[in-house]
Amino acid sequence: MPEKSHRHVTCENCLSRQNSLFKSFCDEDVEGLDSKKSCSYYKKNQPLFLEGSTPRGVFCLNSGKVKIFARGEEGKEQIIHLSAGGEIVGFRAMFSGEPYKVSATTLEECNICFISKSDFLDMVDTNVTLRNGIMKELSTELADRATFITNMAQKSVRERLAFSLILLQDVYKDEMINLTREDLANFVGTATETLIRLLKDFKEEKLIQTHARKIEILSKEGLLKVSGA
Amino acid sequence: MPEKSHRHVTCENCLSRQNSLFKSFCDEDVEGLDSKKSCSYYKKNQPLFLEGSTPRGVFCLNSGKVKIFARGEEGKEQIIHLSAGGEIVGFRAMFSGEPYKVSATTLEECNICFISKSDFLDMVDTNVTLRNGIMKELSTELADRATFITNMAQKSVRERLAFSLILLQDVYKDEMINLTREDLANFVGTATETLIRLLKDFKEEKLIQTHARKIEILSKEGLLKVSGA
DNA sequence: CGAGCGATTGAAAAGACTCAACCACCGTGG
DNA sequence: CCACGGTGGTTGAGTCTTTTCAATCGCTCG
Repeated sequence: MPEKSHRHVTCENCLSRQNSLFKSFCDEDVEGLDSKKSCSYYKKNQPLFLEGSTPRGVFCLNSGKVKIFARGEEGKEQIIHLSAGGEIVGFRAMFSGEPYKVSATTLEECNICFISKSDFLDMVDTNVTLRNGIMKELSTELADRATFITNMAQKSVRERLAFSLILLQDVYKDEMINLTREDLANFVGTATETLIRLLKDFKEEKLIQTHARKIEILSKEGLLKVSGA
Repeated sequence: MPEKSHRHVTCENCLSRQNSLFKSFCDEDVEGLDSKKSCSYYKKNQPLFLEGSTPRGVFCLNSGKVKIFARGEEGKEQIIHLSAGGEIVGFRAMFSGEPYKVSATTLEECNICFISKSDFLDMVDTNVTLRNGIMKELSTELADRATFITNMAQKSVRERLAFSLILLQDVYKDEMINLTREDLANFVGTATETLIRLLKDFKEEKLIQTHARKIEILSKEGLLKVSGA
């Protein structure tokens, strides 16, 4: 379970809120939000929620990154999405009326706020802008996943890796991509060994450089070309 | 473009409405719906909309089946979803504010009603039940696609085919699955030749039987076992 | 210092794809 | 009525990608 927050964040000052679904909140709404949320500190590799459990609310990422994944038959993880600061995690489950179909786990130390299901649904009911933002978000993600499925079905592992690195760079912004080889493989949808061999190829082709586990992209254009996109 | 309807359907009597998002409509709402919709007959293989074009409204399937697909780099189709009677097609694009990311084409003769974007959005704004139904639908599909991605990434083609046949049987209800081998391959995410070979294997294993192109499932349990689900 | 995890490499096997050819069926036009 | 062309279905052979299994290495942590 999450430990006590080592730094309390107020929604008003929350930098991550600027690029979240709450960005359009007026001062009054922000105050209400602030009074309802609880703020927690998460260590690396702590779960926010697990597949099969009952959704109780949403998680608002202040800092840190979280992986969203499903498990296949043999328990192998398939990473569906990586969330970074400002994203609200787990809101789909607020509407489905079903247990979580995916799990969420921190990849780094995180500060994450929690808003209960009833508080969240109240906000959605009363705040049209929030609601429209959510419907838009749901629709956009649905389209993204159609593309994801198509890539998975039609692209080679090499192409998918190139494309994934580009996507991940967007998540990591100005930092370097920093994932275990296994997580990266589970995002690309391949075996860890295959992933490592392809990373080596990319290094030899001067597309990337590795610093221990961190990956630096040297040629986004080159990767785009490889990805066939 | 669609031809004139050969059979005008009123929403009130529409059997498909019973299992659609409009099922909870009161008489008054149904009347409003009926006055706004236009009804069209579609021949086999006619497009409802194409990837990249601008969404103008939603399509309500009275009868017939429609495939929703994306195209990969080399133009190969990836079928994301098959819609049957009662389903509303294309409503995600009403909220995303972007051009279609997928295409939709009839697989058989269809009777399909059209509701303009503004009329549809008006209904969503004013009808809470409809809105909640839509949010639930969006959330459920998002979860379904996470499973789809996981299957695509981790299962063999043989496993995916077994699983796909079970899914398709639900779409085709008491009828036999009736798709071109190519469409089936594009749903499973494989090459047509591979698909045909696997169908042959399944026939030899007494899991299915084919009647020309139609596929009859002899052992759902057997397929489930093969699918590893 | 030893255990253990994550990263890496090698070799062999399996799965799937591509290419090429052929067949079967169907509707058309001569 | 029949030859023709086209589409969809099927089969075979060869190739390539990717996986699997096994082993090694480096590093951190207790």
